[in-house]
Amino acid sequence: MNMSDGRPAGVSPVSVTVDLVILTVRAGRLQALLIQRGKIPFKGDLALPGGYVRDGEGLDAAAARELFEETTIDAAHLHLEQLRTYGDPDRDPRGRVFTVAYLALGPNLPLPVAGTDAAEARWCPVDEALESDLAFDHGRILADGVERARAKLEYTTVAAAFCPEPFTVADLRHIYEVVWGAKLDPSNFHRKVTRAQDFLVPTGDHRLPDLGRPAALYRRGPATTLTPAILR
Amino acid sequence: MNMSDGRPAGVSPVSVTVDLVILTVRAGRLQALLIQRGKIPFKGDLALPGGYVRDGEGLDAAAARELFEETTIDAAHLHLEQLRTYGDPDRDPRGRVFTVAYLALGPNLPLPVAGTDAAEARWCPVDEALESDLAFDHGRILADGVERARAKLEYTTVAAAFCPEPFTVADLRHIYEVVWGAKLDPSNFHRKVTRAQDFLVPTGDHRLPDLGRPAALYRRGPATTLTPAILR
DNA sequence: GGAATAGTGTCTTTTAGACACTATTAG
DNA sequence: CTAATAGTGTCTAAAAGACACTATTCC
Repeated sequence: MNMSDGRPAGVSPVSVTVDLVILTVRAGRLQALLIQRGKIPFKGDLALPGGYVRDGEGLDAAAARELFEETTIDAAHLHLEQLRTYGDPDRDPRGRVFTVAYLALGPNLPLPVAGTDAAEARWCPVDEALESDLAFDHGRILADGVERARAKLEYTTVAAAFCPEPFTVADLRHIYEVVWGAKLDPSNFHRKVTRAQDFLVPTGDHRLPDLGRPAALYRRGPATTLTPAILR
Repeated sequence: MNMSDGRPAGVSPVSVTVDLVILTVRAGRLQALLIQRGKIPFKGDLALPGGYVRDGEGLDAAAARELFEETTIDAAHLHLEQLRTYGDPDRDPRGRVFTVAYLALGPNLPLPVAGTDAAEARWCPVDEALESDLAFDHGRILADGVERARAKLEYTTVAAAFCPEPFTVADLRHIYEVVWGAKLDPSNFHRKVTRAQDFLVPTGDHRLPDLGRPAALYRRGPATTLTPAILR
């Protein structure tokens, strides 16, 4: 017994949403953008921003639209990639909802404005968020996003997506240190990132710190992979 | 204007399927399991095996079920991981269908039997499959799966999933050589894989080749990551 | 000058890669 | 013996990590 669009018996229509793990480094900590839900289910709880994929809209487009609605930031200005899809039957009490999670990494972003579904949006340190109970299975999604970000710092150049341009080698090192939660040797780090081909493009300018020698300024280069990798 | 399950206007119910990129090494080539479609759309074309996610069924469970239906192989016996989700609005002419692709890697599997939707199933070398026109966007999904497999050989132990146990170091090396399409130095490869912690567990037995010194036999160890990595 | 940060050099250890060499089998 | 494959040893180059040392700034 088939329906007009070819679904067999035992297969009902479902909903698909896109949820965003938006990470940045603020105040020396890795932080995620979370919203406080304005309606049931989980009303008042913290959750990842997101929403339904609209008719005729692709997944990447839906992620970029939600990102803009929650942060007023154009997706072209930061790193956006698909993370994973979550579809446990009981993950949403309203019905069968599949969520395609996206990971967004960007520099310290302007404080977000309330979006369509967002009663309130705020930055929250990920270690605190992971200890609290997020709505739905968003705790697991956030954990998966953080782990993906940590892993990608090793063998890609995405760390630079966290830095507002232009940035110094020390800025970049602070990103690694905060995301990995570990101190790195400044000398060796400097050698590695400046020798990696097409990772950093010098602007020629320098920035004066409060104290110490001026640091050379860089922009993101065209490389996406990092060879040799910087291992944790 | 909301419906009973919370979908706003402009968001219609959709379908979600699971499609499988099932890879093995046969006859010295990397091969994928493809089906010849028995009904429209794309009737007669080659496609990835897959089907609808059923009511109350999780994604991993749907992937394992489809795998068994197409190959009669229990998912517990091979490597199965989520690959990526595809949701372009026009990827299926029947309507809005999101496909969660899974990647399955296993030893030379028994020839598959025709499944529910499969008029005919067959192993096909991936280089040939990628040159032909697969149904839907399955060419891109297959390419993504192959690239994921190639990348994972570097820093994980999944290559052993391709080998029927017990296996020799040369068996494992052949997997790398076929998947990467490159010759590897037998001496250096031997040192790397036998020194990697918990990658290979010796059985104590040996296997006699047609000609040459007997080779030690191994089973898969508990390690999932490979340190140090074996780079392409 | 002292304190602090940027950046370079140097030394040791680890790993990759090339390849010589030994070990064990069949014929 | 030879042929072929398994496995070890050795050498060189590259890279990691520790850390000494120099450079440039503010105070």
